[in-house]
Amino acid sequence: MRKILDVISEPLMEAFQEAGYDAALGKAVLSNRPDLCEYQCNGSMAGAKQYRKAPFVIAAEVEEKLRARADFGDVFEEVSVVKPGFINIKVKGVFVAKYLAGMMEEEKLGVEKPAAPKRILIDYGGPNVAKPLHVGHLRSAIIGESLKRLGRFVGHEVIGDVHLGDWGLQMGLIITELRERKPELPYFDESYEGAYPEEAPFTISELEEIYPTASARSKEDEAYKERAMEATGELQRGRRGYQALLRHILDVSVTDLKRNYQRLDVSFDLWKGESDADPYIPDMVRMMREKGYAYESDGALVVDVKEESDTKEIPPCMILKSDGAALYTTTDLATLVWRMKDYHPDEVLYVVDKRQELHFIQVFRCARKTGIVGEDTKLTFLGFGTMNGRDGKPFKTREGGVMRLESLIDGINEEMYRKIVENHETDKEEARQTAQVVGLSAIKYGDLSNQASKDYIFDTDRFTSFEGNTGPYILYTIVRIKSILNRYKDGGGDADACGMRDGGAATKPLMLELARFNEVMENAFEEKAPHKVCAYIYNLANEFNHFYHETKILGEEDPQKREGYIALLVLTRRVLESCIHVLGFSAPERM
RNA sequence: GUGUUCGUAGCUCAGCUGGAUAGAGCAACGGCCUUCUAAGCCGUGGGUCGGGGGUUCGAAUCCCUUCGAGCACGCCA
Repeated sequence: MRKILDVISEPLMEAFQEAGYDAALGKAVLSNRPDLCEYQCNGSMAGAKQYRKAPFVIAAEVEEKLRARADFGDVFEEVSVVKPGFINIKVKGVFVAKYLAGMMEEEKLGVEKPAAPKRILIDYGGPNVAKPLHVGHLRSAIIGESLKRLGRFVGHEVIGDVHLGDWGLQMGLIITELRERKPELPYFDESYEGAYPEEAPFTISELEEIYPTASARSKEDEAYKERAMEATGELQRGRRGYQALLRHILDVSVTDLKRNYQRLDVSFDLWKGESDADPYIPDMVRMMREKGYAYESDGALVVDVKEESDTKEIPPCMILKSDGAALYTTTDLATLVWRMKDYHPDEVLYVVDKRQELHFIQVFRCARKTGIVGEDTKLTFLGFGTMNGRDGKPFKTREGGVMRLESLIDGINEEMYRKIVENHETDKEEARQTAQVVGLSAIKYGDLSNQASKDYIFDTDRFTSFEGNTGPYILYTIVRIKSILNRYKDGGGDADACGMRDGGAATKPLMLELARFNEVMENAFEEKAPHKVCAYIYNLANEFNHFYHETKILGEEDPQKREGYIALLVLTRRVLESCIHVLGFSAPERM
């Protein structure tokens, strides 16, 4: 379905053309002066110079042509030309009602499938195995999940890949520490040829303790670190026992990670990791050498990636360390090898901490230069900012440590539960469940309502306060609508059978806001900006609550009018629910 | 040092592909519950858009400069 702005722009653009001006000038935009008009067209000012005419004159000519149109009255309620040359527009209520009726008939509420849907692979999450998720992982999960859903909603094929950190020194450290503790395990016996046990020799909580211990020790004990690096090398060279251990570590970790991500309502299509890229490294390196891209520099193997237009010298991309080992650039490149081979994506989108931007610039350039990624595949880096505490510094526990994601979620849910019980007398079990649903909205909306690229302050009190621009406020609005619709149903009404109609001044702002839906969604995806969806539903919720207070809905005597209101509620609810689904949370029945 | 991002109300943030009077929320103050959930609604006060130049009919928005903050800068990921 066409965007309402396009429908309004069409006659305007034709009017510009008829009057002898560039049609493109006739594009209508949302009014920035809602007290004066609903839409406006600023084209006559933009065209003033080009046509050497006063903007006001151009606008007047256009207005005349516009008024002469047969369809003028179908769309426009009021058109006026003011001051320098604004064309101010109000549209007919019936026109908007018809537009909304069209939306209601479509599953995606007017969002059209793109002419050429793209296959997009999103790399987000990025947890490390053997390490618990902490708040640093929150943003990637929330933003990535939202973009995945948004991309799907607007009609693309989107594949989410968690891209586990399961390679490199951290694995060597775990293996080494495990060997210290349980040297008798068969994994460490090189002469062992039998099958290894199916059960992992550790639990997730042991694993979560082993890694930090090993990491700390490696910083003090040089010999220990050497052994860990050696173990890393052996693992990468394919030592059987270590490979088996890696599989155990992965199994145990992934099970735990899935559980944690599920609490966030975040899911991945692929559970690939850095280790999956390893088999592609030798061929990739050979190719880079043979084609002459890679050369030795200070003992390391590098590929130049600087370009003429750089304002700063971009250091070469390091492919192999001087000891011959792979590093994260290597695995990121090799990961692109299999992603291209297995999925041929039109775009690969990385939702990663913005501090890694330089690294990805290098990887992207290297991938292009060496032909790993062709011209028709877009590589996008979406860097997100740091989640800070109220002091403006990176979020920490009260003791100054790294906060586990679980603790953060538990804390929010607990706070939410307390408030729900405080506000209403409810069944304890129901209150617990509601607290989880509302708590998730608080966390996710709190994050997504900020621009991804900026740092933001995670303020538990503010996010759980239920007031103002928060997830809970949005949910509250939905719950209100559900409540009215339920009452209507209880009274024998069929909400889905109600037809949209012009409800006059009381409904106009809400209707105009609803009509923006397809435009907002497509634009939010285009710009990879979930915060625009947040801003939109906040406006929409405000308009609904305003309407709600002005209007008796179920108490409306005129049945036709009442049905029109109900239809409006049905659509508002569908739009809000579509949006929160895209943001990654849902609404409870009551709260 | 070089590069980069940012600086908007007391606080947290929108607005930035140039348009009319710079918007929200929180906090402060004042109203609105015998009526569909008051987790709501309505209103009041609060601003040299860091400073200075420039481009333009018009700049928070674009360019330059300056001050301040964050971040990154070949063998960690």
